Amino acid sequence: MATHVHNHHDHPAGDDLIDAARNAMARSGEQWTAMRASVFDALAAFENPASAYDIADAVSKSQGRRVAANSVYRILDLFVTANVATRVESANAYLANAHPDCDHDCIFLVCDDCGNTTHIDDDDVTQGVRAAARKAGFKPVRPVIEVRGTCADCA
Amino acid sequence: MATHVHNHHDHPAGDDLIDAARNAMARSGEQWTAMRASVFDALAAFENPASAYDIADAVSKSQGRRVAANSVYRILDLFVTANVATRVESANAYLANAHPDCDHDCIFLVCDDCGNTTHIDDDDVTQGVRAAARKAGFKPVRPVIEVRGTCADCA
DNA sequence: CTGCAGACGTTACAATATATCATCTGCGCT
DNA sequence: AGCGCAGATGATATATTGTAACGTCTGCAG
Repeated sequence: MATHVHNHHDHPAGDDLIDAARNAMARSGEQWTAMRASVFDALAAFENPASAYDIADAVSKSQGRRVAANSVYRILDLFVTANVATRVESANAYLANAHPDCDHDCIFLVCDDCGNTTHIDDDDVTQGVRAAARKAGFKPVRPVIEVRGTCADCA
Repeated sequence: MATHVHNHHDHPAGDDLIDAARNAMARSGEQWTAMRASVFDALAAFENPASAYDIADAVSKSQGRRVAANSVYRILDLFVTANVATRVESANAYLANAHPDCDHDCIFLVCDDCGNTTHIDDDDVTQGVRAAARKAGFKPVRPVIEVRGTCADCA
């Protein structure tokens, strides 16, 4: 009994991840097309945050034809809206979201040495940020919480 | 008795602000040149975060000659290092720092409607962010905490 | 007066992001 | 089948943001 042919270099949870993404897109009223699947595959294959152009290159390679950046941007925007991917603002880059179903505010730890970026959830902290904003009369919609620094490996 | 000739449309603390900036630059071992003063003036004259190109335009106007973006970038980088200005990552733009002397981690509240951006200090929150990072084995250097949403005026 | 260092200028270019309009494809309708 | 629409994608152009490389100027130490 053959397992799946392509498993993305044994990244965690290859096809479960894709299923979760597809479901999240459906919840968001969006289709899961071949192109979107390609973009998601490319995105998920990166360890570190990938720029739209990195992804465009990867998709171009996998499709054997030139895919323009703007197509990728369109799809990434949908992904972000559907919580399937997140944009790392301080890196102008995107990461696949491993858990599109639960919607925490993200905290990213971005290593300035190696670029490795990890995602932590800490609702106490993120609620604290939202509360501080509200206390200032501001209606928070999307907190951007990223920490630049040095990861354990590079320390 | 005349007050200062140019007071930047009565922005808060015009010349005190400049003094504070100059001192902070000195502490950082950097000179306070005419060009840097121009860039700072331009930056401080914006209510909202200003892009390097916005600033380059403003400086060009005030100098009556074309000032290239890369000169502005160089100076903005020094400003950021000296804590005289801060970069708003989610807006690719810069803000003058009203208190270059005290170095809190900043929290910015960026209104998606009007672009107005306010700066709040809440060390409990920012220490919480740093602590969460450390708990994950990460050495925080520069937290980026920005909240996108709606300001009181636009609510 | 010479040489050096720091600041700035000039030019070119790279990287990131968006706008506009064309085309394709599936699908419901007649 | 033929029509027309809507959503997705393609293609092209352009805008915006950010760097690199190197030249010039100026003040100052020797």
